[in-house]
Amino acid sequence: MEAHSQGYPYDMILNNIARFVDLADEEKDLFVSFWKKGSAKRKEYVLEPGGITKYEYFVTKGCLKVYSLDPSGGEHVNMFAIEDYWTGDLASFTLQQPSTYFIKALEDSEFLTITKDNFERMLREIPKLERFYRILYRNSLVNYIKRTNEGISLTAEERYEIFLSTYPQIANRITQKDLAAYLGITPEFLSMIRSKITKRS
Amino acid sequence: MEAHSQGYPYDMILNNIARFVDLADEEKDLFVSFWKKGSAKRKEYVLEPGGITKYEYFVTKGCLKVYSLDPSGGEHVNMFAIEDYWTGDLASFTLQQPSTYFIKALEDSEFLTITKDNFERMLREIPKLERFYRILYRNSLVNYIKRTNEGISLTAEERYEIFLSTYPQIANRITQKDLAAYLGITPEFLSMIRSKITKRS
DNA sequence: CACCTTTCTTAAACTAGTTTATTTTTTAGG
DNA sequence: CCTAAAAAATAAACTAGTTTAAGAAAGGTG
Repeated sequence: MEAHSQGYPYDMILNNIARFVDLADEEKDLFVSFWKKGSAKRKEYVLEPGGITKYEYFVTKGCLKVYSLDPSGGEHVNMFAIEDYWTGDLASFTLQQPSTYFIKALEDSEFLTITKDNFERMLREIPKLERFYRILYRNSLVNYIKRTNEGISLTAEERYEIFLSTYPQIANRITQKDLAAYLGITPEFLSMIRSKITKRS
Repeated sequence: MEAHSQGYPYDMILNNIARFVDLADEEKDLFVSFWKKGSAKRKEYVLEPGGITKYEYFVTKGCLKVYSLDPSGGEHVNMFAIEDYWTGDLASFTLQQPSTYFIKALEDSEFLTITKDNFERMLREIPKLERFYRILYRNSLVNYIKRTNEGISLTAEERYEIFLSTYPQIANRITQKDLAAYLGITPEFLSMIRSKITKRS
């Protein structure tokens, strides 16, 4: 138990924040007050498209799948959010436009949520957090740029191997079907890739 | 001439900043002191991969092409940066890793540059800018997410039409070849798409 | 304004990844 | 521990986009 501990799940989010900025104890209390606990059972939806996203999420337990459906019903997975990950539909949350994403729990999950009003109030009352979110968004941007480039310039097989080495802790928690939807290919083609790799080694 | 004008190109970058935060006159002077003018003639390289990116860029005139080459030499355009656009290789600049991008002037161009040291000093001395860059990165992230999703779930033809309607002011300044490299297809296939659309209408 | 280079088009053969369908394996949960 | 349902594997026919090549149109520089 560290000094001024808030206990699970608040210590988890505070430790995440502490990577980039130091909050004073009273700022920590204030910070925590803006976030609410939430949870979802396996297979339950955390978010469905159509309406405007109410919350941004910080996952403290479990695994969420963030995805959209294309016009012909195909699933495209944007990210898998496990413990200590920030997620949500940033476009819908930011621009207050209808969401295009589904968020579904792949395991029994717990998370913290914040509304847009509270998010803005929080940044006004704790200006230090502007720096935190500046760095968080910048890092996300760097990752997105990398992923976009991979999608454009690498084969499905290369993208598969990069995923395995980048996210080993996620790879063994999800199905082939969901992984295929993340890689942008069909489960059948992923299956071909896997059997090809197995034969090779 | 507005109050406390710094003249071209500094008014341009200050107006861009003013979209999200208000700087006091002395903050404007300080801000401007961190940026240096740069320029490149048509076809000249602003950045070549291999080394660590020294600068981030704010374009004030002309048009820059930001791109990378895949293992077999194919060009992949990340963005076209015209007047009032921020650009650079954020991954290399941020993580101080070797750059993987080329930046080439498509027209005679002018821009402002900042080093990483100055960028960090600037944020320490003008904390209000944390908010500006938080919003800038968040907006970039929203755009990247949208573009990634388009690349995954739309056909080349759909992506072409979205590009035309989203960036009409860029579309008529670049070649088909560069546009194809942005869309992730060959110039030959873009040519096919165009003739198909022409016949249809 | 004329040449030379670069860009754009057209078309045919080709390939990475999809679609559809059937069978086998794994998994959750009563 | 069993069983229904979901996931994974295999295979053949198919499609979006590539590759190669060769000719037509633009465009910048002497």
